[in-house]
Parts: sequence; C-alpha cells; structure tokens
Amino acid sequence: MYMSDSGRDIVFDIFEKVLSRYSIFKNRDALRPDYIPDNLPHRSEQIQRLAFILAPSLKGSLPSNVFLYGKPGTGKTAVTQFVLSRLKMKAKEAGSTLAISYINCRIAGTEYRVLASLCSSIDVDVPFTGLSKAEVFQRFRSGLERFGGILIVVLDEIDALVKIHGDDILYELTRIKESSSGRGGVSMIGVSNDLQFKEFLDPRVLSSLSEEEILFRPYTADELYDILKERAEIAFNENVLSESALRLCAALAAAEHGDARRALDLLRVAGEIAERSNSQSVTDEHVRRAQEKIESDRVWEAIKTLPLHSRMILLAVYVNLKRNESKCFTGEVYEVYKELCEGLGLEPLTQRRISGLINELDAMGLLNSKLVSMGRYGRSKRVRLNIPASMILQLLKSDPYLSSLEGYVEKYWSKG
DNA sequence: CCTCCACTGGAAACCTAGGCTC
DNA sequence: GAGCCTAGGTTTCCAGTGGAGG
Repeated sequence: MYMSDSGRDIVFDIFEKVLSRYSIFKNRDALRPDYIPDNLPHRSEQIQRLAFILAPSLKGSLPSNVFLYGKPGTGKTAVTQFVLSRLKMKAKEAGSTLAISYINCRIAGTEYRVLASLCSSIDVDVPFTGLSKAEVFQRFRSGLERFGGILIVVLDEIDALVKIHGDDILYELTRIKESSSGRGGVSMIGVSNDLQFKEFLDPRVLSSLSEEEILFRPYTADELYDILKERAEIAFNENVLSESALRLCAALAAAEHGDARRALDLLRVAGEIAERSNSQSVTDEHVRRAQEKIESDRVWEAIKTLPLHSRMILLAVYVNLKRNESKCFTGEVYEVYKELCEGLGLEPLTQRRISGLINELDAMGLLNSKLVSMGRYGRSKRVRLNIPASMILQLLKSDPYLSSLEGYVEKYWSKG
C-alpha cells in the first residue's frame, strides 16, 4: 500500500484534501465555452433583433434569413443559442411545428456532411458517405415536405464551408423556399467569423441570405469586465477572485480583439492553477500563468493532431536549423525530411506536397515561412520554427513511431 | 537590360476508401 | 459483382517569378 509520510493512504489524502479544502470554484461549468447564462450583458440589442426576426415562425410563417457576423468570441453563437432555446420552448407551448438544426460547418467539414446533418434533424437517415450530393439533397427535400413545418437552420462558421467548397449548397437551400409548395420551409441563420466573407458569395445567395443582418462588435475591456464579473459570481466562491485579476483577464482578452471566450478561458484556467497550487485566491500571477498555459496547450494540441508527415517536417526543420544555422529553405528541409523517411523506412512524399504542407504548418502558426528571392540563386521559402524546442522533444517522446529517430535528432540537440 | 536559378503554386489527373443502385 | 458516386490526399506537369550577377 502506498503510504504518505504520515502513514496515511496517499490517494485518500488527495481526495480528502479536495473534499475538505475551501474550494476556489463554486460552479466551474459557468466558465466553460458552451455555458449559456441567463443573461448576456451588452447583447440585448442583438437578442431583441434576432427574436423579432424569428418570431413569425411561431405563427407558422417563414422568418427572413438572417446573417450574423462578427469576430470570434463576440457572442454570436451564445445569442443564437439563447434565442433559439427560448423559441423552442414557446413553440412547444404553442404547438407549432418547428424544428431547429444547429450545424457547425467547420466541424461538419464538407457539404455532404452538412446535408447529412440537415437530414438527421428532420429524421431522415442517410449514410455518412456513398450517396451523391444530389441524392442526399433530394431526400432532404422530400423529408421536409413530409415534415411540413418550419426548419430553422443555423450554419455556424459558415465562412469555413464557403471558402473551401463554394456556395452551391447555400444557393440550393435558399431556393427551397421558392420551390416548395404550401406551408413550411427552411429559414437560415448564417453565422460568420469573417467580416469580408460576403465577398465570396454569389450576389443571388448574398441577397437571399442577408435579408436581415446583425453585426457583433468586439467587446471592449469594460464590457468584458462586466461579462467576467457576472460569470465569476456564479463560478467562484466569494472573496476568492481578486478585483485586479478580473481586470487583468478583461484587459488581456480585450487586447486580443475583444474575445469573450478567451477571457472566460483565462479565468477558468487561472482558477484551476490557483486551486492546484493550494492558493486561497486567484491572483494576477495565476492569470499570467494561465495565459502561458493556454498558449502552450493550443500549440501542443495542434502538434498532437498533426499527421505523420507534417510531424516529420517539423523535425526536419528543427534538425536542419541545428545543422546549418541560418540556411533553411524548402530544398534543404526536403533533403533532411527524406533522410528521416529513410531512417523510418518510409516512402517520402514529393517536394511539391511538402511545400504545400509547409504552407499549412505556417497557417497554423507552427512554422514561419517567408518567400524570399536570392536572385541568381533562385527563389524559395525561408522556414523558421515557431514553437519552442521543448515541444520537439515532447513530440519525439510521445510518438512511439518517431521515437526511433530520437538518437538521430539528439546528435544535433546540444549544438546551437 | 537580360539571364537564369530554385523554387512556387495552379491545375489536372490519379488513387483509395467508403457506399450507393441494379 | 459491375458500374457509378463523393471526399480527401497525393502526384505529375508546368508556366511563372524576383532579383543578383553578368
């Protein structure tokens, strides 16, 4: 049996400590990103407008399509969920035939999956692959006819879908209204993080989708403070959170384009750090450490989910950087990458593909690549690592497949 | 002013994995 | 089982290019 110094069971010790300790949190869930509070500060205007637009659905007539846009963490999703949950309740009371389908386009990923998820919201079964899009759409259409009520479709992060797959699906959806006979139909709420996104849309789609528009400005530091204060009262026990820590959270998040989600994350993680270090209160220091932790978690999360060849590229960049200092262009990275592949008995991808993957890693912020011209000596991307070397070590250790390269990489570890 | 390097990045073709209908 | 569909990753092909050195 594992005994602590005092001779008691270590595990019980921990459990009892947690049970007996004056805890920091009263309700940690209130700081989670999917928590929808009963009050959304500084968003009453948007809530009222959205409610006003959607209200006709209770009487069986089709609401206008709405387009919500604003930067991440400005309350678009929260306002939508807030209004829709109440709409759902009222519809039940009033006995209206109303269905709501919430789809996050970035998570759904493809047009097909968006369609499939639309189908499932009106109880139409479709396989997750295999059908032509036209077929799925046909099933959706006839399912809708059978359903006979109003379907409110929320397309969250709609910009992600359109940028990759175009606006065909939106065009088809806006046309349903015209072609379907009688009552019922589809009403769309498009939600976009990208303010310039409208330029990607076909004018016909745009005019139909944005019959109404609601703009979400970034929160100011003061507004963020109000939001945090309200949540903190639900989430934390009394006198745990210092005023200055709260201010700091608001200020840090305001500096990052007024992102409320970020602000709440900061507060939650700061609370967790405080709790773990047995502190009685959450201080500025905890908030700063939370800031660092969130950033490094974000990076590690990105690395962890990287496909094998992208990981190899990170390694190759690292090794190449150690090997010959300043010079680090696509060609050299590719040479090192091929060596690593050989070491693992792996068929290397082409340089064209690697060039593309480097661009992807750049977009994720794990690498910095810059196109430079060296005149007579050609044109290439200068690549730099944008993550701490400790992450590379962590990557090597965590991936059983790559760990066999550890010795190879370590040769260059001490250098530089 | 011209050349020519070492790539870049667009486009299309190809491959695989899944799944439909008949 | 043949013949068709799609998504997603990859390869193949190739025209295009900024600027140092001639």
